[in-house]
Amino acid sequence: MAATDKALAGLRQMIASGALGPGEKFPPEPELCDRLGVSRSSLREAARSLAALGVIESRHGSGTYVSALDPAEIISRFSLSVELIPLEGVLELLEVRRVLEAHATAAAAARQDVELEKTLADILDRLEATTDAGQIQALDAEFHNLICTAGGNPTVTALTGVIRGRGGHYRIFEPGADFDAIKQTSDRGHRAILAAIAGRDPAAAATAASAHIAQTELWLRALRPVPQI
Amino acid sequence: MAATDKALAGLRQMIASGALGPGEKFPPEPELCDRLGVSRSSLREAARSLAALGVIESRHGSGTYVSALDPAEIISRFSLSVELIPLEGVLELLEVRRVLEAHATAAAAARQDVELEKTLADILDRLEATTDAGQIQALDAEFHNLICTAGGNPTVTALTGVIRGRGGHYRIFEPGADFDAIKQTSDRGHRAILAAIAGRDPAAAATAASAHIAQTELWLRALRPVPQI
DNA sequence: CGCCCTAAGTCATCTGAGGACTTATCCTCG
DNA sequence: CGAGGATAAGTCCTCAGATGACTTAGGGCG
Repeated sequence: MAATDKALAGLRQMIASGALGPGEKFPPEPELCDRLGVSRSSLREAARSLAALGVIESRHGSGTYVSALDPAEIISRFSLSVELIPLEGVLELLEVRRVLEAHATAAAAARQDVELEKTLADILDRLEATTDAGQIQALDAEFHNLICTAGGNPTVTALTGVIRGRGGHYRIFEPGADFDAIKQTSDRGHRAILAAIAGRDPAAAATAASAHIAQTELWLRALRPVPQI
Repeated sequence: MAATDKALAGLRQMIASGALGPGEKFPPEPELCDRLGVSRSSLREAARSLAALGVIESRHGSGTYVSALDPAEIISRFSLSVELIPLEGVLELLEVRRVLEAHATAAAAARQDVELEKTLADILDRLEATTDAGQIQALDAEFHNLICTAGGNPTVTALTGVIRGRGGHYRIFEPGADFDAIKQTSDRGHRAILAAIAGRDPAAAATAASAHIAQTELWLRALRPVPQI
């Protein structure tokens, strides 16, 4: 087997076998090199691979540690790659977001959290008052993120967050011919979601969330905007 | 900025800016080192990071290339990290699978594909006839994978596949006290899914798929089996 | 008792060298 | 003339050694 692959397999094995649990520290690099039978270069390249995937974490001057192995954290690592996916692929991803977020929004509606509803309403007030693309994106993210969090599954929140972040690189909300129409439709969509949550109607919440995101998909398909990263 | 991070940013930028598209080749390592102002070690570590995420691909003796940047391929890279997630996290992931697979199964039911239905029935015949854990796992994967593929969104297929692969490392189907009961329940669940698809009933298909995966979640919670990787 | 300083431990980076694999080219042979 | 293999150039892979940078713990000083 190639040296780097051997190192990679060895490191993974140490975690998979349970020898090292979340947060625990690996032996120093020279010792790992001896144990795995590879050079430091190869070991470090293998470690970088796992670090990129969020499995381990190297701290300069301190050591190399197993990460928390939390699904949400690991999924958030995907943003590095997801942000490079071209438009065609983003549309596939948006279907995933639509389905997951509809589910999470329904779960949020099933909760009876008055505080959440007030916070969401406040966000929408500010969102409707601004036309700044950056603020729109930030407030939109905050709105959806809060709802997903209320949905109760951090993995879903992370996954939808990564996908939303990718979509955000496309300039939908730029001053242009359709800006006002798009913004108003978006604002109405958000209000519909909030109304369903406030009405404790999970089915309506799922529908509203699904429709809202489907609308985004339509805009992306129609406008095919140029990404800015 | 740290050298490796600088190299990482530089490589990503070359893709994000559109200078290099899917399948295209990077300049040789020495030239990239000059251009990015880092040593070969740092450049290679950065490249390994991106390779782990499925963004680039190094071919020994040939060169380094931008990957296809296909969402399904990128997501399949996650199996390397997902397979190390402990049971607690797997349960969160299974909820994602449940929601997505219900969606895909409904979409598959909306199609009218007699050939698919015959293939699925054949798989279930073989699945019901075996008690070998490895075969059960393989046939189960084939069954669900075919349905997800018919659902039409490769990203969903890849994502559910990664999660299913993780769950498969837990020995649910091992000879034991509950083996027969579990196997029969699982077989009935598969038949219910197939019946809904054959009946072209998307709502029933979604329900059947959801119930089937929810059952798996219950078993994992109850049995808390020991993983084998 | 607290603060600073020191030293040991560890990861980060650079340099230079040789090996291994792929690919294209050219030459030989049929 | 075509096909096959030998050759050479291009490229990534691995190793080794040395130095720098950062973290942490412990001791000394005020």
